Amino acid sequence: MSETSDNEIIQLRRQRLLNLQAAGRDPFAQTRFDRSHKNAQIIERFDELEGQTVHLAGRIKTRRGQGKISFADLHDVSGKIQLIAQLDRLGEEKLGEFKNLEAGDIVGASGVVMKSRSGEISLGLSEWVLLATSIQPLPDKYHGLQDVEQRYRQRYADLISNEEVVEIFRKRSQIVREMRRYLDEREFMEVETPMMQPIAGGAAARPFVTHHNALDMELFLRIAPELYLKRLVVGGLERVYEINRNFRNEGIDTTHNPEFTMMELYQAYADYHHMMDLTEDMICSIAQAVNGSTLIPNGDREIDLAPRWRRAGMQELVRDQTGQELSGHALIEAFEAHVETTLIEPTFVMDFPVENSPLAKKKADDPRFTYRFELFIGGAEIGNAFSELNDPLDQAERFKMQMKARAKGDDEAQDYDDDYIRALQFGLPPTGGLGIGIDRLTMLLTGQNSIREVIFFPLLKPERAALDSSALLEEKYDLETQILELKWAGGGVYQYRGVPPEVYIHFLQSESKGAFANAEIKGKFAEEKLF
RNA sequence: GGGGAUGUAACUCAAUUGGUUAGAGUAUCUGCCUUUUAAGCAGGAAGUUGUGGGUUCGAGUCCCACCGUCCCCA
Repeated sequence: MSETSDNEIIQLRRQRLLNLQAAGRDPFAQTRFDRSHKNAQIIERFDELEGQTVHLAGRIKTRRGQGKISFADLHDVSGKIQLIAQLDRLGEEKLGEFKNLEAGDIVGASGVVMKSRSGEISLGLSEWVLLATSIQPLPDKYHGLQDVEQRYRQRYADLISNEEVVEIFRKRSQIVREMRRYLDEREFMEVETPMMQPIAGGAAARPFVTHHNALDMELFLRIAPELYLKRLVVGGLERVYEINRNFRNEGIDTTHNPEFTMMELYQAYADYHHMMDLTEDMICSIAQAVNGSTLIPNGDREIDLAPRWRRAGMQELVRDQTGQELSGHALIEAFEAHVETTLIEPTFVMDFPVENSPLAKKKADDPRFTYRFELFIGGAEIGNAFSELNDPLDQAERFKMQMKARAKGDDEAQDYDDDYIRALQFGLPPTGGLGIGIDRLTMLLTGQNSIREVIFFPLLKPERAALDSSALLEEKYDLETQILELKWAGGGVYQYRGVPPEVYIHFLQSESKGAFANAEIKGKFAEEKLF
């Protein structure tokens, strides 16, 4: 945003700041402010604090003027308190200065704890200091910031003006805290494993690729921590967990962001039945801690997370829904197509086909299936777990199967990981593993239906592209093939076949190439979008 | 990948199915007001209707392309 495009409000506020600085009263010269209380404490401990002088700090969000008395709401992280500025107490000059404060300014305020005539606990202002001025005007004080795109791009403005958004992120933080506490109490050790991996294993997904200059090697941002965590269990750390980011180079929608947060845990000497018990108990206890209830809203109804959750085989669920007795890839496809979204009440879907579970142990009584489950709540996948495959010979075979799938074009198939096989050759005890998507769990427990509502800064296209979207950046023409290639500022690259040289010459001579391309080339020649 | 919706002042929204100079509230500016709390009253300023084309006597509205965002489906 250039300075010349700033509106009147911004120009006035910038000028106000320049004036303050010129007068030797630069708010940004302040380095600290010593608060005596937070706003909420004044409300909670009013009886004890009434009449005392306190020092508070925060952002002024609204002001209500009156000739000789003026009110403002000061918000800090704990809540809001009303400031009262009146002529009697401050004198004319300082009252005037108070009225020059803008909604959005950050101030340190000193005064006496009191009640207004209408009974609201307030601060009778005696002194204040500007700690930062706001140059941008605040969004609508009543409706807040509604524009979804702007809410995500300018999350700071969203958080300033929409308290319910702050609440969601507070809950997210609380969910993670409760999860850590739950696991710590059960002697799980929190660990950190590589986010940059030479082989992107542990899940079926396309990775982001990066490059390490000094080692001159390709690295992948991890799609899962799984194989590293199990190496630690081999090493004797019987219970480990990690809460951190995974990265998957795939599409973006209401349940997918390219980077997302996953909790993975591994417990030696446990199987996937233990993992079901743990999952159920942990999620219930988190729901209780965060919401004070196991009931969560879902559309126009409620889901009760209270135990005990349904446990059903994938094959059985598909049979119930479609009447078909399937296995292998057909079973998975039928499950995804017909069953997933019907699983509203918490359901452990057990026994996945071996084909898409290369890290899970085969069932003893039917090796076409594995000891694996996924947890579905509200029609969405929340977790994934198995009795871990710990037979190095079988694991090597599974990796080979994956390599074959990859050779056939499955670009989500996993790579062969030699070192992981070597680790298993040292002996991995029977182990249960579990992954829970923190973003999805947060969506569930806060009643949000888009993952972008629970991630502070979800990935969006950069906004600069919108500035000059229709400008033509570059063109390439091949006289022999008569192919014209156009690259637009917005990022699109198009190829047109059979464009005669005369047309290309007219194009070059035209006043606006973009306009000419729109009028005389688009739709008149065979078009192919390259990017 | 396919489909639908949407983009108007800094913010929240209008604009009679294509018709005069694009309106209102908030915020801002100028006055008035010593208990307001979405404060109130009076007045003022503020717009390249996402971008570029097209159709038309006339386009915020219809058509095409591009850009962004949201939703649904695969």
